[in-house]
Amino acid sequence: MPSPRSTGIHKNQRSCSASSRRTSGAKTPPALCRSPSSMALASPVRGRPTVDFGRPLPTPSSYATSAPYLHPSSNRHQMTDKTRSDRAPIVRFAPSPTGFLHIGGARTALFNWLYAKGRGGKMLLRIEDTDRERLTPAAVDAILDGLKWLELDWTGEHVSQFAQAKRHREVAEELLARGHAYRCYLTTDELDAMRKAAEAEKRPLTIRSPWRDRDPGEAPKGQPYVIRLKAPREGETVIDDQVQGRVVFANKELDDLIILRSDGTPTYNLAVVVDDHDMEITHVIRGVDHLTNAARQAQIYAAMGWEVPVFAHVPLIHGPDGAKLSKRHGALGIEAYREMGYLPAALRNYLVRLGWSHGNDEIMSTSQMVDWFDLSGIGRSAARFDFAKLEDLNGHYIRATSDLDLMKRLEDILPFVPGGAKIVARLDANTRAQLLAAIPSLKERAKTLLELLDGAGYLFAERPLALDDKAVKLLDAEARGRLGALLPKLEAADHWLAPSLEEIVRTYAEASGAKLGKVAQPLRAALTGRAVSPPVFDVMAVLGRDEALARIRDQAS
RNA sequence: GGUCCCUUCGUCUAUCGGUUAGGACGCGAGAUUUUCAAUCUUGAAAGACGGGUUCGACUCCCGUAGGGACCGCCA
Repeated sequence: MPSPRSTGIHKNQRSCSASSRRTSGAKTPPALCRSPSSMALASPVRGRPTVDFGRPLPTPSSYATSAPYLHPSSNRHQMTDKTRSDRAPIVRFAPSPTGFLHIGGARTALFNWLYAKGRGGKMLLRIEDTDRERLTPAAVDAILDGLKWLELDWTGEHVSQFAQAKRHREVAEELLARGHAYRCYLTTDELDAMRKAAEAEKRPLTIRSPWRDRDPGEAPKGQPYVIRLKAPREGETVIDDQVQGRVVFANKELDDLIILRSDGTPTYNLAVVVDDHDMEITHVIRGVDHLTNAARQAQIYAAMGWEVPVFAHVPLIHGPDGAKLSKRHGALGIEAYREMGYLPAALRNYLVRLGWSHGNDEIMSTSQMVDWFDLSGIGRSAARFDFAKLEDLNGHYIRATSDLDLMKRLEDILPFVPGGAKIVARLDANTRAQLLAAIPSLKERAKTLLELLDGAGYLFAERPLALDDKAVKLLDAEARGRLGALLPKLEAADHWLAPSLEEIVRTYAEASGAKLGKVAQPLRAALTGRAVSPPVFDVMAVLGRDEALARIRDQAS
C-alpha cells in the first residue's frame, strides 16, 4: 500500500483518527500523535506507551497495575517523549557473527548510521555472540571489515554480548525474585510431545508450562530447568513502530519465552533487552524479521519497568525473483561486492534507496543522505535487489571519482580479482603511471572496477598482441596496407600526444579518401587486439611512442 | 496451519481524496560519434481483484487473491 508518509502531518492525522491502526510518524515527535488513541492505552509505568497490557491481569505479576494511573489529559507522556526525541539518539548495529556481513545487514547498518549521524547521535556496534556453537571467529572480522569498507563507523570498541552473560543472568534472577519469571522443568521430550500433539490436532502451538503456577516446592531436586518469563495471558502487547505503525499482538498468542537456558546462559531476547537498556539505546532499527521479537522484548521491558526504545523495523531485501535473498542471488558477503568492483559510495547510494526515498532524488552524496534520511521515508514493502541499477549507480560514481582515488581502489582489489595477481606483478613506477594516465578514458566506459581493469588490459598486453576475432576481421589486407602507409607519418610525429596524433591520422584518412573509421578501427585492433577500446589516440598516447609504433608495425604490411 | 506485515510501469520508487499517475534503472528509437561508452532527445510501460465511504478513491474502510516474515533451551 502506498501509504501517505511524505509529511508527518498527514500521517499524524491518520494515526490519530480512531479508525487507524497506525501511529507512526517519525518526522514529527511521536508524542504529538499519541494524544487520543494511544494515550488511553498507554502503560502509565513509563513515559512511553509502547507496551499495553490492556485490561487488568489475573496474576499478581501484573505489570501495569503496579503503577499509578495517569490521566490521559496529563501531558507527561508528551513531555517524556519530547525529552527523548530531543536527546541525541543512540542506535546500535547488532549482527550475529555466524557469517559474513550480508546485504540486508549492510543496509540495516547504513540506516542506523544515517539516523545517528543526522541527529548528532552515535552508533554502537554489538556482536550478538551468545550462541557459542554457531560462533565463527572469522565472522566478526568479516563484519568489521565490511563496515569499514562501507565507511560506516561506530563509536567506541565493538562489544561482545557474550561478555555480559553474567549481567543477563542477574536480570533473569531478578525477574524470578520479583515474580515475573519462573523455573520451568519441562523436559525436551515433554516439549516435543506437546508439539506433536498440536500438529496432530492442527492447532497452533502455544506452550503453556504447568510450572508457571506450580508451587516451586514441588520442583524435582537436581533436575535441570529453564527460566521462563511469566508473560501476561490477557490483553495486548502493542509495538508503536516507526515503520510498521501500530502493531498489536494478543497476549494469548504469545507464550512464556525462555530467558535463561538450562545451562544458565541467557537467550537472545533477554540479552538484547538487557544490553539495549544498559547501552542506553534510544532507537532500535533492524529488520522486520524481528518484529515478533519486539513484542516479546516489550514484555521483558515491562517486567523490568524499563523504558522501551523507539522501534523501527525495516522491510527485508529480496532476491531478483522476489523470494528471500539466497546465496544464489545477492546474499553475498559485502566483500563480494567489493571484489566485483563496486564502490562503497555507490553501494551506499543503492542501498539507501532500497526501501527509503526522498522525493525523486536518486543520486545523493553521503552528506545529503545524512541530512535527508528519516524513518518516515521508509516503506513497508520488501524490495528486490537489482544489479542493473547498482551497476548504473556504480558507473556514475566511478566517473565522479578522482583518478588517483580510483587508482587506489584498483590496487586495493587487485589481489582478490581474477587475473589481478598478474597485473600486480607487472606494476612498477612506469606501468603505474601508464595506468593512471589511462584512467580518464577508461572510467568513462566502466560500470565496475573489474570492467575498468578489463579495459586496461591493452596496457599489460605483450607483443605480439593476441587478437580477438573481431580484431582479426578488422585487420584485413586492405587495413594492413593502410597501417603500412600511415606508419611513417606517425613515426615522424613531433609530439606523441593525442591531439597531434589525431591530426596526423585525420590528414592521412582525408588524403587517402578513407573514412576515419576505416583507419581508426584497424589502428585500434593493432594497438589493443580488440575492436572496442578507449579512443585510439588516447591509447597511443598512453602506450608511448615506441610501444605504440611497434604494435602498429607488427600488423602493418 | 496460527500470528503479523505487504501489493503503483519488468525493477526501485513519487503521490497531502481532485495530477494527462511523476522520476530513476532496464528496454526500444533517434541525435552525436573512430569502436564502445558517456551525453542529449524520444517511445512503450503501472494503481492485483471485488465491494463500500465520498461530489470525487492509487490514496480511507471491508473482503478476495497473491507474496513475505515469524512461530527453537538460534540470533
